[in-house]
Formats: sequence, C-alpha cells, structure tokens
Amino acid sequence: MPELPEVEVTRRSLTACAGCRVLKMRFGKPLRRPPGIAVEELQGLQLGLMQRRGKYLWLPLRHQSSALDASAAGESERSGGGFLWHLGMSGKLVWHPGEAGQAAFAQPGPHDHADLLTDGGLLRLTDPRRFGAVVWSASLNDSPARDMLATLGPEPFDPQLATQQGVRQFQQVLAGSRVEIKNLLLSGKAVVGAGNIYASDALWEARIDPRTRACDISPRRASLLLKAVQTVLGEAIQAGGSSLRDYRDGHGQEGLYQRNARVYGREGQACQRCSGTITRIVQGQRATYFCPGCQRL
DNA sequence: AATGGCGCCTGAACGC
DNA sequence: TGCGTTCAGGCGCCAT
Repeated sequence: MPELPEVEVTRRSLTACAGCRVLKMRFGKPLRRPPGIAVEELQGLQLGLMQRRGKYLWLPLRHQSSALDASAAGESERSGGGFLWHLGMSGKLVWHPGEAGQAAFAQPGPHDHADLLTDGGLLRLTDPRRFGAVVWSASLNDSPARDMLATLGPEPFDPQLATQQGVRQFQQVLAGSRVEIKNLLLSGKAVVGAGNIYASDALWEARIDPRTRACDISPRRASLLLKAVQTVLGEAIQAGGSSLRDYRDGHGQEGLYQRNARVYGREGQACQRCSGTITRIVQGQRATYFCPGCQRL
C-alpha cells in the first residue's frame, strides 16, 4: 500500500519519461474522481519532471515553447497544466519504455485505468481497487490540485521542519489535538507521509503508546516522534518501500522495508528492544501494532 | 470546529 | 470443490 516512501521511490524511478511527448491517452474504468480533461487536448504536450507532495505526484505537461507555437493562432487558449496522481491503496505507476510501451498500450489489462502513451514509452496507472486518482489541473496553484493538497501538513524532509520553528509547529499541532497519536499521524496534519505501516513503526521508535492522546505528549517526546517519523520514512525510501501485497515502483520492482519492519505485521513476535510481545489492536478501524512493554502512554 | 465512522473497491485468505 | 465471509486501508464525505 503506497505511503510516502513508495510514492517517492516511484517518483525517482520515473525520471525517464521527462521530455517525452504525448501521442495518445486512454482512461479505463472510472476512478473515484474524473480526470477532468478530454484526452484529445493532450496530444503533443511534453512531460516535465515528476514532483511529489505528500502521497501525491504532480506531472507537469506543457506546450513546446518554440516561436512557432507562441505565434500560432488560438495557442493561448491551451495553456498546459498537469496531472495530479494518487496511488490510493493498490495503485502502481509504471513506465514501459520504447516499443514495449507501444505493445502494452495496445493490450490494456482490466486494472489499467490510465495509459499515457508518449513518443518515448508508456506511463501506466494500474489500480485493482480503484482508490487511486489522476486529475488534471491547470497548475498546482489552481483548482482542483490546490484544494486536494490544501489540507496537507509539512513534508517530513522539508529543511524548514528541522528548524526550531518547524519542530515547534509540530509540537503545537499535537498539543492542539485530542485524537490518539496514531490516528493523528495518519491524518497527515502534523506531518505528511506516515500511513499505517510507518505510523506504527515510528511510534515504536519513539517509545510512544499509539493510544496516547496527541495533547498528552510532551514537547520533548513530540520532537523525538518527529525524528522517528523521519528515520522510518528515510529507511523505507532506502529500502525501496514496502511491498506487502502488490506495490511496485515505476520499473515494476518491489520494496524490501517490510522485512525489517519494527512492529508492523509482527503480532505475537518478540519486541527487538525489550522482548515484550508485539500486540495488534484496532484504532479507527485500522490495525495498529505496538509493544506494550516499551511503548508508554 | 473537531472528531469519529462509513463507504468506496477488489483480490487474497480463510471457514464451512 | 466451491461458495460465502472477512480483511486490507487512503481518503472524501457525512453525522454528531
């Protein structure tokens, strides 16, 4: 299930599509949100560098900025824009280079819901559960992209978050919320990127019981938690993400983090820190794993 | 305003 | 063997 590390690994694996030009696009079964653009309008647009914000990927698509285009009649009506992608629960964004892309485009599978064919290959969103999204926006600062990103907290690796002021802001979000800390992490309001796997592991790393109300966590422990989130997410990116079920990166490679997960998915096993027994509970209808021996309220 | 809960989806795993 | 049930969870929406 793609969380921030999986999305970041995907982004890094998709650099090859930058500079390619759109030949065709096709949408499969409808996703929860309509793409918001007609595929005919995309032909000839050039792919820029994929960017990430939280668990979203932004792919800019622009017109060639040649003198001919600039003087072409009606060109100003089509100002370019980009696609905001989300992988949902089961989404994979894979690049099929060259002729392999042409062949893949000719034979879409039942779960291929967005196929962007370019002169350099095919960018394909495969998503069996269809919780994912691919949405057109004129820019990141325009609707709908702006609204979709508006509620996101700070990026875990934003240098600003490491400053005194950034840490204080994180502490203040916790201090102002009565939600259980595990659920606050999932909300992305204090920091984005920690989904169900990494929220459990970060709380173990910080020795905090996941049921603790956010406002009951001292500023000192909050700053430790922030570091733990950064540590766990950073390790996961290095490991290529987690492949619990069907996650793959842009080359179809699986991630290895789950082999070294601290507590996630390890119910009944011994805690590697205190030899307590890792326990599974449910918070907000989602599984949480933690060690009652060394994680404190 | 903040918070908890539900529904969207489908494949895998499980039980009878 | 084959059917039905349960589970996985990111996120938008709704009720409180």
